[in-house]
Amino acid sequence: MNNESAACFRAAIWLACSRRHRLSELPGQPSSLCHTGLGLSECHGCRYDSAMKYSNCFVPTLRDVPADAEVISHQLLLRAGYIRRVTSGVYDYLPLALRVLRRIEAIIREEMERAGAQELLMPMVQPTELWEKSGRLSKYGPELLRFEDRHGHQSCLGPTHEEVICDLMSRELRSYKQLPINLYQIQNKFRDEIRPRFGLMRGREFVMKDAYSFHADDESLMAEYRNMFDTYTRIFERLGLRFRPVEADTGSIGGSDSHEFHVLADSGEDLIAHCEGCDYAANVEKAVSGRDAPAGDAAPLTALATPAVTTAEDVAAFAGVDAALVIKTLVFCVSGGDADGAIVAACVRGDDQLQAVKLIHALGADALEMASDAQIEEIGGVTGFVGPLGLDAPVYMDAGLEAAVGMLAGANKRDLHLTGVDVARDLSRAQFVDLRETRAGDCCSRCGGQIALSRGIEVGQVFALGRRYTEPMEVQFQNQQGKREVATMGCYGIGVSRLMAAVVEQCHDDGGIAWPDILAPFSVILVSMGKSDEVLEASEDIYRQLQAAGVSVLWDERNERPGVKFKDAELIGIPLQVVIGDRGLKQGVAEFGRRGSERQEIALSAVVAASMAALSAGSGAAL
RNA sequence: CGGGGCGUAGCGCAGCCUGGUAGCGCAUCUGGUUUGGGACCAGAGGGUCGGGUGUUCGAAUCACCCCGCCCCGACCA
Repeated sequence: MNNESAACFRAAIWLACSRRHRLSELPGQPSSLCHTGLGLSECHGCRYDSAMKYSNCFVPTLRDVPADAEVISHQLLLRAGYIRRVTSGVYDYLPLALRVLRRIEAIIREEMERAGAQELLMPMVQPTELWEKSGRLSKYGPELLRFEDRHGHQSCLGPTHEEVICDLMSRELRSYKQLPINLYQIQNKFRDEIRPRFGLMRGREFVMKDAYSFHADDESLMAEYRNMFDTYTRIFERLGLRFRPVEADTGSIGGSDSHEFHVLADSGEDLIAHCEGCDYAANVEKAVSGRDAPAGDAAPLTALATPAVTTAEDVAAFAGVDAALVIKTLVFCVSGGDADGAIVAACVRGDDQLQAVKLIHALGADALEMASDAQIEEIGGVTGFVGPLGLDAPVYMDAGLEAAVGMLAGANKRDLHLTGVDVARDLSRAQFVDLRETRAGDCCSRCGGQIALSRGIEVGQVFALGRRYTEPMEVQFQNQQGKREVATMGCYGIGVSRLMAAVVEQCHDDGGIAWPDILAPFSVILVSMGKSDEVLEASEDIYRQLQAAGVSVLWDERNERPGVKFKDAELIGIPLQVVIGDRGLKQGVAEFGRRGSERQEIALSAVVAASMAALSAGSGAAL
C-alpha cells in the first residue's frame, strides 16, 4: 500500500467508526459522509448486513424478459430480482429493492430533517367520515378503496393524508406559537388506480413521502413552500437524477400554487413544456404559450356546403384553407362543481388540441365527458357540424381566437359550415380563456423564446393548499390578538417507490441497472473466479477488509461460470467490481473497476482503498 | 368503464385454424466432465392447458359465460 492509499484507508476506517457518533451528536444535520454510500444503511438504524455472500442472498434473476413488462425499469427490476408482482399494481419488494428503497428514504429523511420537518407515522386505515368532512369523498371517488369493518364502520385505505393530519392538528393546535410546523411520513399509500401499469411507476400500492405544513398566514406558507421546493431540488440532485421542476396544475388536491418535479425520461407519462430561452417550465396541462397563426381575411358570414366533411382537418382541406383558420368545436358534459350536468362547447383552432384540464378549471368542474349525439342535438348542434354560432350552451373559446376574423366553423346544420366568421362580431357572448395545448415551437409567454416538449416522470409535487382543507376540517388557532383563525396549509409529496423506477429509467444500459453509487444495494461486488482454496481464501480476506472498512459488499462465491457471475453483477447493477482469480493471484493482484468500464489490475492490498476512493469520487462528496 | 390483445411447467413460447394419450428452449434436481463473459453429457422432477358450463364417443383445440393479465384513453406520487 502506498502512502496515499494508506492514508485514505485510515481516514476511511476512522469515518466508518465515527459515523454513528457524529450523527447522534448532530441530529438533523445532513452528513456528507452519507453521500459516499458507505454503510449508509447503518446511519439510520437499519440492521442490514453491509456484507453478504451471494449464495445466501435472495436474488432471483431472470434471463428472459417477462412478457407483460413494458417499460425498461419494470423489465429490469423483475429480471434483476428486485420486485415480483403480487396482484395488479401491487408488488413484493425483494431484499435488493428494499435496500435501495431504504437508501432513497435515508436521503429524503436527511434533507427533510435538515429543512426542519419532523417525521411521524399516520395510519393506513382511515375513517370515511374524515373524507366526508373535507368534502373530498365524492371527488376522490373510486380511487379511494373503501371497506366496512365488522361493526359496519366505513373505512378506507389512505391514498393521501390531508384529512388525517388536519384531524390531528384540529385537536392539538391552539396557539399561533405552535406554528409554523411541518410534519412528514414515509408510508405505503393505496390508490385504486383505474389502470395500474409500468410496474413501480404506477402501482396501486406504493411508498410515498408526504409532508404537511401548517401556518398562521400565507406569507409563512409561501416561505415553507420555497423551503420545500429547495429541499426537493437538493434531494433529486443527491439522487443523481436529471430532473426539472415545472409549474403544475393542482389537480384533485386543490390549492393555489403547485410545482411538480419530473425526472426526464422518454417513458414518462407526462408532457412538459419548457422554454429554451428562459427557465419557464410547466406541465402541458397548465403551460401557456403563444403561436403565430395565419390571419384570415375579414368577410361576411357565408354558408359553405360541406357534404359529409366533418373533422377540422378535412374541412380545412375541403375549403382549401389552413387548418388554423378553422374553429374546432367540442361539446362536453360537465360533472362536479357549479356547472354539474351542464352541456358546454369549447373551441380551439383546427390545428390545436384542446387541453381538457384547462377547460375543467375554467368551469370549476371535476371532470368532463364528450357529449353524446343526443346531448349535442339538445343544444341545437349536429354532430360533425357543430359550431359556436347559435349554440344553446355556454361557449368557451381559446383566448387565441379572440380577435380572429375570416374563420371557418360548423353551421350546426347537416353538411354545412360557415365561412367569414368574425369572433369579435359574431361571438361576443363567448368566454375567452386559455384552452389550447402547448406545442413544441410555440413561443414562450414570458420571454418569447421557443418552447420545447419533453417527457417526464412525476416524482414529486409541492402544493400551497391554503385553507382548502383546514377550513372544512376546522384547523384553527388563536392569533396574537386572541382571535380564532383558520390555519393555512401546504403539502409536499415524493413518490419513493416510483423514484426507484425512475432512477432505473435513467440509469441503465444493455447489461442491466447502473445504480448511482449512493443508491446501489451494495457498493462492491466481489467476484471469485474458480474455486481453488487460494482464490476463496484471498476473496474472503478482501471481503472481511471491505466489511471492516464499512464498504457494503456482495461476495459472489457461487460455483458458477464466470459469464454467469458477470452477467448477474451487471444486471443487478453493483457499481464497483473486484475480481479475484487464480491468474492474478499469483502476482498478488486483483482486478478492480467500475461497472461498464474496463477493470484494471491492482495490488490485493490496495482493493479497499481503491474502492473507497472510487466511491467518494463517484458521489462528488468530500472525504 | 370503453376499445384492442393474451391466458399452455418458475420464465419465454409452440400446439388451437382442421378435436384423438401436452411439447420445445431456459431454469430446477441427481451424477459426471468443465471453469475469465449466461458450458457440456447422461438422467430426473414439475402442467386442474385461467375457471365453469355446453357440444362430442373423445376438448388445450369448438361454443357460451365468468375470472385474471397486458396495451390504447380519463387519474396521479
